[in-house]
Amino acid sequence: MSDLAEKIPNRFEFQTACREIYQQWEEDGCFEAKVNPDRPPFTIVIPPPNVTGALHLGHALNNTLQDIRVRWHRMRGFEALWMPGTDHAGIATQAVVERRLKEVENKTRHDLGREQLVERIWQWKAEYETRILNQLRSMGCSCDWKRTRFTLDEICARAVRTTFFDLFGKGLIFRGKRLVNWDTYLQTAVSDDEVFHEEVKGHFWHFKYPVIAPKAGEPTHVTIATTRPETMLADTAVAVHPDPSAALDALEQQLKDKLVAASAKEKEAVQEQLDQLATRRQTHLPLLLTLAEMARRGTKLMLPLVNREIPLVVDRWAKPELGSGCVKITPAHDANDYEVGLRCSLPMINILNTDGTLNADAGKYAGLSMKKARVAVVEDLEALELVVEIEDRNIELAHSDRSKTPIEPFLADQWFVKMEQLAQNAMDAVIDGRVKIIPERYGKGYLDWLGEKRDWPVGRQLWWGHQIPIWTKACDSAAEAEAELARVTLLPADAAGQLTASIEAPDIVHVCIRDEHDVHEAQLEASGYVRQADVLDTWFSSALWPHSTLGWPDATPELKYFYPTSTLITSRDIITLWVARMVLMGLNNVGEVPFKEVFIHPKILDGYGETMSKSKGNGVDPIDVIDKFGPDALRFGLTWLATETQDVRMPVQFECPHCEVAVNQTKQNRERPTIECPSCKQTFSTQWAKSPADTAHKKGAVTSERFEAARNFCNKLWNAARFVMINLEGFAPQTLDVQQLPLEDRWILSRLATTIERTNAALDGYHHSEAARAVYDFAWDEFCSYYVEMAKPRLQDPEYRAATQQVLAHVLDQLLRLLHPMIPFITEAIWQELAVFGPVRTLGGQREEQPWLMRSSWPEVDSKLQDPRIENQFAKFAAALGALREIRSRQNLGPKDEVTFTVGCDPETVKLLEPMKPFFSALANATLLGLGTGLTQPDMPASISVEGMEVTVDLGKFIDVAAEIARNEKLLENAVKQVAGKQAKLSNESFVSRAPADVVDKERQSLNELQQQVESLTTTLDKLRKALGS
RNA sequence: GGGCGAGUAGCUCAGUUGGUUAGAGCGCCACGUUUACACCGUGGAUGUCGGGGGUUCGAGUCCCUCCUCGCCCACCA
Repeated sequence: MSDLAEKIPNRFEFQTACREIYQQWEEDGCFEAKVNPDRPPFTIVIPPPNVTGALHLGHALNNTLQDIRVRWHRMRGFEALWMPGTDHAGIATQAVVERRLKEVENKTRHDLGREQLVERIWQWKAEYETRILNQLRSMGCSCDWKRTRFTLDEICARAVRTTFFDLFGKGLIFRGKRLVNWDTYLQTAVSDDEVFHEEVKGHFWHFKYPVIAPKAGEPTHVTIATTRPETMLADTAVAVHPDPSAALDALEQQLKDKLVAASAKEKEAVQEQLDQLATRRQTHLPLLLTLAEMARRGTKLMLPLVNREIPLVVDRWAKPELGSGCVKITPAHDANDYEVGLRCSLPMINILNTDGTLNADAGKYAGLSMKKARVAVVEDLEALELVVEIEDRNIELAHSDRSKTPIEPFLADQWFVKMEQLAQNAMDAVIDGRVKIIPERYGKGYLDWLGEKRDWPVGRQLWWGHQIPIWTKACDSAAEAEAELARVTLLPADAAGQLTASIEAPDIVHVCIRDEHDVHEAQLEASGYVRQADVLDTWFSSALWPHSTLGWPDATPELKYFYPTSTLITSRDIITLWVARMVLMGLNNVGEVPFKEVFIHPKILDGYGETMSKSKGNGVDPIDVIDKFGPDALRFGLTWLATETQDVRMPVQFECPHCEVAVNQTKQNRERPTIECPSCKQTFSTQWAKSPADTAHKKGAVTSERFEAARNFCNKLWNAARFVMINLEGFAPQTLDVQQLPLEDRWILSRLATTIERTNAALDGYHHSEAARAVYDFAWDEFCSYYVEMAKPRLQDPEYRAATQQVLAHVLDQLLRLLHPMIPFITEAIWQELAVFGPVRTLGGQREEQPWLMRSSWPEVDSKLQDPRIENQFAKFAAALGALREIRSRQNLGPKDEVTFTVGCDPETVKLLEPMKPFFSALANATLLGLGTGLTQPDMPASISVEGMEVTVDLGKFIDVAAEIARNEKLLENAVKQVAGKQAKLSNESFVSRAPADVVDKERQSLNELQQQVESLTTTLDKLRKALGS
């Protein structure tokens, strides 16, 4: 044996090797992509990770898939660019830094001021950007690092300003008063997408408002109900339905329709609703009719506590079937009431300060928090005996996703992007197939969302982000504003296309400046303009990512060559927020879609089916997985698990740092700061450890056993390579004529060609998991389990040694290439070792002198090597071998116990199996004595029927006769049953006449085999029984 | 309330246009260190394909229906 056996360890030492390999790739420029007209481009822009925190397993999957596609295309001869970068993630990042500031220094952002806070966030960004990029490097991502961008860097900033200026000039950016979700903690508006609902315990208060001058017979009070009593201070009306009777009729009809279609279980509930409705007609309708009449007459109510006269109005928003049938209207603090306010021309009174306290419009409650005001309002109303009833009730309360504090609906000035046309263009791109979404079903959500064409609120009252490039001046009159507009547009900047202005009716002038330009900005500010303090929604800059990173607005060679990008790989939760906006911005700015395909991959869930997150404690840091299993295992494991239809469910374990035992993570222990190892009884800490006592314990990594299979596979590959190299001594490349090779060589070459074909097809269709499985099966079940085993005796035979070496080396070489996109490190490491033996791709293909596997070429499918006859032959051989092994196993024969056997089969199979004789002896220590029909059975037979072959081992002295009889009886019983089944099927006239001929034929053949099986089992049993008797 | 998806072995998942006896990995059981690999090898056991109905010669696969779970969107005075 070669001394290589001692030199090459029997495990891949990934801890040290991967770092080195990666560094060498990088130093050698392997990741860099250049404009190269000789090659087709392939481009992926990374979904820029938020600098909020470190990457988790979801990112690991996302980036693994990108790297697979990039490496695959690079090997296929594309100029492959993977554009890396990170996202400033406006609200999210400012929120974590502010939270941290509060925790550590007990300061708010106002204590620091804008400049200092932003400075702090830049520090945070630097720290996490480094960490994130290092995580990507550790995973092996082949990004072109020299192009790394950040959504807040100068290049992106220029793209943002150019875009904003352009949209402003087209009249697509405007300011308006809108009800926004106000985060009183962060003091900013947040979009609907940044709001989550959580059920909290609350109350449902019923109040009554006095009617001013009711006529005789009319009610003196109107009852309303609310879950937020303090907002009554901002009420500007009470509404009642204009035609409560008709509304109830309509509802009743609706319920009746539903009752007809309802399932038994639903019926009960629907019927109950109908009953309630009937009751309500009695109890509430007369009053509501009166109230509607009063409203039309212009009746006023007295709003208690603030003593403001408010109208009773009619509006369809008031649902006669709910509550009292009347509803208080607070246009400035409720989205629906806002709509009512617009319809009924009601005043809108905002009682909130930006910090969540009440303002002067709240009268004597000014200065109180909403919470305190609520108590005070209820107390005061009780004192006035205006409280009718208080119910306990669970309320779905909107919370800010960023600060986790309750949202207050709030009327504020907001900047919007008009979506009508932009959205339509983005929809068209998907409808006509310029952008293909894979899997297709995700296209629906995209289209539905864009189809609403809701204007996009783009302003955020934050300090971290791209500040809106608008300078505003409030004039004293409309005329003055006109004059100001005329004056501004005469500025030299405007002549240079640097400036554009508009009037917000009636008297406010907005000026937008194209590029950052101190002189223009100073000029404006000197003449009384003030820059908008708001920054842009973070998605505004990410929407430009595919073209801004390539240098837009300049017509750079990169933009021309690499844009539109080839594919975008992301997860489904940002299809609307990000993907849709990239499409519309790409179309607006460049005039072309940003990518041709979008692939949506599954999400990674924990063992309970919950999304992983740091706040739950079930998050997994890819680095922990890499430390334990290696980057290749991380990548292969994720690729293997991420299948088409389901999210990846991944049970998670802590690893005890003392004894390395895996401790299952449960919903309980994942929230604890320390855990006692059930095995070694020592304590280790978790991510929650804060106190010195807790952090004193070693930290337990969080990983998942799901990666073991992938780690094992890498090891298998490593050792197969080790075997090949150990046996490559004296290897001298020569040109082989495949047709002259023995069948096992042609078999493995045929299987290889088929595997390449399957892998290509799978990757083409984004079936990454299928690709992984195809290569895995080939490598393990065919190359290792058969070819390598068969090579062992041949390597000892001088006649075959050279050819065997060559085929081994060739197949290994091709396998490494196929696996490289998925497991780049170990394949590169093996490739480098293999290079010692010179170029090994010698089966007639051109030689390739590449120093790096990652830069070498992707295997070609050589269809001349595909030979179904040989594959069939091998299948027969494998089946017979399996039968032999089964008999050996059940008779408890040791590997050294040699046996003889026969195979009863048709002449065709004889031809197939004849050349395989030596391998039965190599792989099952069994000598083939007879092959064909009419063989004499030994006295002590053990038989198995498989694929039309009767494999019979002469057990001689080895046999446990009783066990064998029992076994055969069971088999016979089964076979007889199946014969009956087949016979029934074949005697079914309709089957025979209606099923396709080949299916019927197959059944006949199958029956035939089964009958033979029954026959031979009977013979065998006879013999065994006789032997037992004697 | 609307939409999408899932339910197949103890666990995590495959299962192409309907067609022999439904597969893989892990786990489990038995045996085993024979020329790479115990992160290994060989063999074995384990399934009412969520329930019910239908179409069909034939259904895990197509249709209807019910149940359970997950996600997204909307709404809740």
